[in-house]
Amino acid sequence: MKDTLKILKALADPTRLRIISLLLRRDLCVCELMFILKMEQSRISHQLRILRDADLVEDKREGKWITYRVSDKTRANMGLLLNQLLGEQLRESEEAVSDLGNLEICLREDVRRRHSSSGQPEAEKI
Amino acid sequence: MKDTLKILKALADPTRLRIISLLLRRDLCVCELMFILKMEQSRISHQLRILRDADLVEDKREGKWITYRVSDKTRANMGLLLNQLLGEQLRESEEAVSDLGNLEICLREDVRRRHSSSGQPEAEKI
DNA sequence: TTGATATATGAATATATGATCATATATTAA
DNA sequence: TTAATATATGATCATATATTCATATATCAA
Repeated sequence: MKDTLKILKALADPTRLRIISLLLRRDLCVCELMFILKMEQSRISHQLRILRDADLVEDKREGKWITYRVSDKTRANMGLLLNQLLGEQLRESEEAVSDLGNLEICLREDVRRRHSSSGQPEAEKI
Repeated sequence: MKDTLKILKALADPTRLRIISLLLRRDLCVCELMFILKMEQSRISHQLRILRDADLVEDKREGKWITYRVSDKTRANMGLLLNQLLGEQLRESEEAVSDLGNLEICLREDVRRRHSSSGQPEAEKI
């Protein structure tokens, strides 16, 4: 498939838009995305694969975790576009807003390290 | 569906990308798009509906014909983005190139008025 | 080395989407 | 008014896509 089309298809999904929106603000691993989005792991992994296949994001292993980030190429070529799109999304979508709230909690509570511990904090329900 | 998502979904299809690409250069009616794209009428109409529902294009009846154009709002908000995307597309896709050739023929031969006449010119096959 | 954790992936299924066919509507010309 | 033209749309079918479930892989800690 052509690059342009692949990129557009990768963006044309609500879950992936939420993920890209979060990754534009901060690099995140899968378990952090699980915490923020309240979605199960395999679902997020599958969607990340589609974003990666479109060269929108890159992954990097960091110990047990695999951190995803928006690629430099994407920021250079599509940064303005993406921020415009996601600004709209933030105005349109309550989920996008609550994702940002959950991102705050995720960072404050160090979800990555406490992910599977008994004291895991609960994010706000959407 | 949210606007952002609707727009991205509308763009994430090869046929619709070709149509938008053509409409960015010139307003066209359905029979002209049929001539350029070598596709049957109902297929093009269905795709135009999706572009229209996403507010990317507008239609205007002109006698027997219905002319489609990229809306001012779209040009204002997404003109740069679209031109960037379609510049890529032109580099990636042979179809996009031959569409431009067929657009030339379409205009030169006044396809709109001669659409159903016996002397209809043939566009280059893709 | 074993178990726990973090993530990826293949298979199955449900849903969405695109193409086609048949038909409806609107306009013009005869 | 009728026929031809231009376009839209509903129904159907085939294919694509997203989600879920089960399982595989890789890393770390004990």
